[in-house]
Amino acid sequence: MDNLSSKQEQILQFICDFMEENNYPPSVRDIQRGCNISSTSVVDYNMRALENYGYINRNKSVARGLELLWQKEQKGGAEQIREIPVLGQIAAGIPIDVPGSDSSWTQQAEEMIPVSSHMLGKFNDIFALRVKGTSMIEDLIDDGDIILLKPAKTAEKGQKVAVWLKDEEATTLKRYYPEGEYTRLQPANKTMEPIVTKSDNIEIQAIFVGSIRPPEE
Amino acid sequence: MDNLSSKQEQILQFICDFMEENNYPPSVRDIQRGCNISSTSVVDYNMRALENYGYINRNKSVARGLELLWQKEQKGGAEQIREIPVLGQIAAGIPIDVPGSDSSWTQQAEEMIPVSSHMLGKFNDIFALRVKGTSMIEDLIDDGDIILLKPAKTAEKGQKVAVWLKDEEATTLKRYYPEGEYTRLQPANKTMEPIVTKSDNIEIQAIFVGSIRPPEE
DNA sequence: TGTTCAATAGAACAAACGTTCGAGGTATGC
DNA sequence: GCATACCTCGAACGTTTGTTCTATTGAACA
Repeated sequence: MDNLSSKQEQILQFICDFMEENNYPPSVRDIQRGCNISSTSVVDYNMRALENYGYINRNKSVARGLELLWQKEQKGGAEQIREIPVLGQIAAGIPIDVPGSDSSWTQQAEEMIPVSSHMLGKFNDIFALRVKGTSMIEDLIDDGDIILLKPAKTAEKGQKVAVWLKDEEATTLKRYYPEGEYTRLQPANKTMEPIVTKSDNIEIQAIFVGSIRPPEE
Repeated sequence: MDNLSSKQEQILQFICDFMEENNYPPSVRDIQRGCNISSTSVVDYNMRALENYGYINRNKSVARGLELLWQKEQKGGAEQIREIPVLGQIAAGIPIDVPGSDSSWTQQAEEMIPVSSHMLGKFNDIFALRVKGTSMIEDLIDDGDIILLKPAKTAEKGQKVAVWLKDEEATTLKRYYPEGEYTRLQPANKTMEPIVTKSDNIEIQAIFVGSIRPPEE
């Protein structure tokens, strides 16, 4: 796929530079001048090739109807920056619906935080919550921290999970210890007692995968 | 500055939507159709107003030579993404030079992590280090965490600082307790003893401002 | 030598496009 | 009433622009 002639590469580079500078795509004749090409048809010829290779998108007979597709690839590449929605708070008893595969849940987000791809690993449906309270302090999760969560229906024993308590109609972040008929939700804070409730009263919503602590002061 | 007619606001919104969808600016006639305006001259009239108010930039007689200026404000505004260099490790005894106002220290970075501006606050010279060891575990800083630091020469009592130990030729992250001739560097870990050394043996390099924890698994 | 094929050249066309112009419309103030 | 300012309308002009057409070049190949 990298069989681009030097001219095609030059054109691609020029389009990129031009758009960065002008915020609108170059015309065929802009490219002609910018790359010292003698004829517009040569530009058209090479643009056609770039289009076939999938580097650009051309909206026929629309002036400057040009789209750079590799930018999208770049955004999907290694040094990716992903916008993660902060959907609300947790452990303060406020009910929070967890995003499913459905609907436009990003609209519910109170804010979006950019996170580098290496924070996300292989997951691609991470969301975030702001922690309220210190019940997980011994697991290094403090009040005000932002935690990253992966949606899940089940969890391993001992994992930190966001669970929905049906009767209480609240979501909380705790360590998960299923013990047959009852399930123990263990805070990581010696001053707090675990929550023990019937196993069918809880609904695992997400598993903790990482945290971000806003700066002090 | 907000004295835009509903038509002008509609046009501005349409331009924004159009660019988001097509990645190139709309033509006058695109706007005309999109906003149900009867004449191109009406579009021109209102665009002229938008240009005067500073909302857009028009490159005369260039097809779709249109620029949204408020986007630039947005890019430089609240929801900015900044690339922070991770310069190395700390608390493992490895000497680390802290970036000064000089030189191109970003080249030393082993990687760059994107951080949203709300993590940085007012600071603009933040850098990052990867924590090695658990000496600050009680301050919720674990092995492997990435911490954000602000370069500084002095610190308040009790602050978490990265200090350079001249004799030992090592950098370490500890709480800072100046006590006259001697200075105590207190780990946040009961199993570890504080470092007490002569005050002129230490050199404060940076103050802790926040942390980021990579995901588990 | 002839053929083929990718690339180039220059000209030309039709559509798209920014802009202008004159005329009209509709308020507000006098 | 008149004047003024603001906006709208439709048409037109001249340029920009995407695209096409034909001819040419030069290298590769048989």
